[in-house]
Amino acid sequence: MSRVLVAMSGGVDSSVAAWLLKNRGYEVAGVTMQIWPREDDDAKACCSLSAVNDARRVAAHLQIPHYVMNFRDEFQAEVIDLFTREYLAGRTPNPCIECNRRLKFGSLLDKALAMGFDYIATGHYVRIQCRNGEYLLLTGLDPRKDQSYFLYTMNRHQLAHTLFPLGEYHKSQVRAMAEEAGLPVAHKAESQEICFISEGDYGDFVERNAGQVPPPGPFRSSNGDYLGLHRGIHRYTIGQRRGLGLALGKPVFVTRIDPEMQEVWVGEQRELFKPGLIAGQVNYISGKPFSAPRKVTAKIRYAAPRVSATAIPMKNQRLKVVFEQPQRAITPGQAVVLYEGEQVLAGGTIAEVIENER
RNA sequence: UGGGGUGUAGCCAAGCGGUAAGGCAACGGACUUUGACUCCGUCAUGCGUUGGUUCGAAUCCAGCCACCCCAG
Repeated sequence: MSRVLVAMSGGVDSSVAAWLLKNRGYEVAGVTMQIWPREDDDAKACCSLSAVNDARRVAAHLQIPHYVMNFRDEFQAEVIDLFTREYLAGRTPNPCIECNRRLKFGSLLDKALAMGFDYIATGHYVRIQCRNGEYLLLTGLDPRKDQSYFLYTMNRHQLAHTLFPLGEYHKSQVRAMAEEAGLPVAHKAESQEICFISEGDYGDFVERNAGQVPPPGPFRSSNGDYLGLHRGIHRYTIGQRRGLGLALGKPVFVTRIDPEMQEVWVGEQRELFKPGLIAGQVNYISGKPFSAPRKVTAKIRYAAPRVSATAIPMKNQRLKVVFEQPQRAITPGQAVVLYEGEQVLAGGTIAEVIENER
């Protein structure tokens, strides 16, 4: 009988994942990763004390062992510090992707294997398929919940030792199963927003974690005019409208962040549409880089539809992606994930925005 | 202190005697396992100020105040 360690956040999804695996005959244990040092987290934070307690209650209900593992130092070093550095550098990081890459499918998987487990499992809405000895990462069947975007960093080794039991279900079905299983968390709300920031805004968080307050600097219009003072480049992201405090009669959006000059450029909506991007740190699920340009569909943010594009391999793990239609607010630091049909092919971090078609 | 002009919410602005449009910003919420976007909602018992005319005034009249422009 295969042994599975399920990462349990105390939420509905991972709880149902554990329940499903137990019903399928796996020998299941649950683990809750402690990642955030504060003891007074409110219930909203995904790894707060109450999350640990919820997970423990679910494990007890399912009659499976439950462990709590301390990942605080690692989370700080691999996720939070990176998050902070990126913002200070004028980019917009995606901490969930790093957490998956470094912690869940990094350290946690290593520990699980060392403890004699065959697999780890999570409540992500994605599927893994094994065809001809090759592991494929597929989108979740529920198009509204598909979370493959967050998992493009996975490699064959990780895929071979991971189970995603929710990938074939829709959220409504998962809710129903939670009900059926009598899980104590069946009616818990969806988790949302950055899990380690439970109060205040993320700009304050960056300042606190960095131990410094980045200086204000100029807002500039498309033709370079000074429009006012911003509150530090870490508080802005490409495409942002709210929070600028600029009353220009027309809504304006952040079009560019210049870390050298500490400038934030703003312009009209239409100025946000760009033809392509260059991604770095590209990971190919198959392990084999593209050898030639390839037609794909691509996602430049989690909550966006996949759009047609051509991916052109470059040197140094880089990839150029040119979209069929210009895309709005392509943002350095965010991820671009490439698909073919329901299959995740690759993904990388957006390093540069291509300004003009050639 | 001669002439002219303007004063409506944080910004812009409609209104021209009948009981304060709209945009931007801000704030709140929805959406969302990242940041954004988007959507919904809220936002002047009050129209520089003091009087007057009128059934009724941001709208008409007068004084005062402030700012702007042209002449000095």
